[in-house]
Amino acid sequence: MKTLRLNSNDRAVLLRSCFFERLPTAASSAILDDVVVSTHEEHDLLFAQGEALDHVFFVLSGLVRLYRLGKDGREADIAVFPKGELFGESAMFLGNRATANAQAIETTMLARIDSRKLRKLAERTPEIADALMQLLCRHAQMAEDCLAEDRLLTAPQRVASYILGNCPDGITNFSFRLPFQKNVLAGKLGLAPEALSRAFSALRRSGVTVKGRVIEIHDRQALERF
Amino acid sequence: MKTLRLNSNDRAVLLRSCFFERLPTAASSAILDDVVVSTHEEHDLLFAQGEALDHVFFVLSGLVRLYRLGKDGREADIAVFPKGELFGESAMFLGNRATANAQAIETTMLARIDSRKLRKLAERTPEIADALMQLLCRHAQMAEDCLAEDRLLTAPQRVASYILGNCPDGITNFSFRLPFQKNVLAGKLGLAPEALSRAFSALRRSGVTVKGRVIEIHDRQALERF
DNA sequence: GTTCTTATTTGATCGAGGTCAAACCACGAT
DNA sequence: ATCGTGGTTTGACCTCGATCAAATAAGAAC
Repeated sequence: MKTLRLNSNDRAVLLRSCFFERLPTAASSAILDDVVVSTHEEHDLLFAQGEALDHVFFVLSGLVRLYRLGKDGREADIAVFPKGELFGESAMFLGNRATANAQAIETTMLARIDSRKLRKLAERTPEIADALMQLLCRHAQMAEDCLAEDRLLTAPQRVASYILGNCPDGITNFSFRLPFQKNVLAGKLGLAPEALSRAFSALRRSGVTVKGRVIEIHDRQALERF
Repeated sequence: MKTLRLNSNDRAVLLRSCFFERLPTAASSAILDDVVVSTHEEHDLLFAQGEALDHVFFVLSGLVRLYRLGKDGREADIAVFPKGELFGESAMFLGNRATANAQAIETTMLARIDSRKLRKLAERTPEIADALMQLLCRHAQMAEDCLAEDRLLTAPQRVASYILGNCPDGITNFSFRLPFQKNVLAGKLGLAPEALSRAFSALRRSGVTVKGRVIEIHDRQALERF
């Protein structure tokens, strides 16, 4: 891991993100004031469950996976964060302890925001507090959505739901490129890679074509019904 | 559903709860100022997924279940809130729309806090904002814990984990009473009632005795190993 | 206590997905 | 173009937990 200062390009990425875009300039500047950037290689561990954690992380580029370890060494993905997302914020309110492991899925650059400082700033700046609450809420929703999908949907249905989540409504014919390896998608959906593969082949009958990372939908209705 | 005013006993319950206890008296009073109490019978629907929701709810007595519906009518529990818990707060940051259904599991009294007002108060009162952030965080953690347990543990392991969560550390011999029907516990753990029953009988071999709602542990170690 | 109703347990069966092994394919390096 | 490595798919098998049906137990109402 190498650390650098925040350059103006990184700064632009930060300011365009969902979290910062609604903040007044002064607030953003205060937060970004002493931010450091770190770079990580594929598979690098960013932090581990139970460890002290006094930063909140922003993904400047790359991809990060949040997961828990079972006693037997098996891993369960909690979330995957692409470029532009903020993560690790919940440790801030839970005694600065990480509740999961985080790993770089590919070469990744992170901006590290001092969490104590952020919390201080939130106290005096309602806009920051509000943005944090929205962030926490979104993350809670993501986890609840996952939980509900795990419990209600079969593997092909979860995959269908993922595809539909990437397809603008009203359109019936659509194609997009997976933002990561199938491997990673499988983890995110709580499936073994083999199960994901079989799910895709089950969806083929409903007009889904898979060529490498490119997914093509020919019949949105059929997917919704699945 | 019948609605009443907040009496002094209810008020005491509220002020002793995890959310309110850290707030300055002035802040609590401001929040509780125009709170109304509603009573609900077993099985009553409190609100439904997608509905407009402009209150945050506090469980004065009884038990509430939060769940999502699948296309086929099956239900997946997201959380169960006993007396003293606050719920429905995430709608406040998501356009005042409920993201799940809520149902009274038994006769229940709720205090209804106006969410717009609460949000306003949070803007001017850092302590309230902070308490809300902690609440959101706890709820996010609950969902993540559930998700990880669902993905990593078998049914008997989940039950063991639930029991251990109710057993103070360091003690090897312990007994407690389930705060709800096995039915409800099954839902909370993402199991069919039959599966819960079988899980209990699997744990019997590790020194767990179940008599009605009373669970008895004779060997904490064995449970932890399970 | 008796009876009725509702929870829980038990048995039997079935299907979704995990796991392991092997085939296959894609893509970067040479 | 060829080779090799690692991602992906396919096949075979097996386990866990869902489901349905039936038997019991536990409460509630009388």
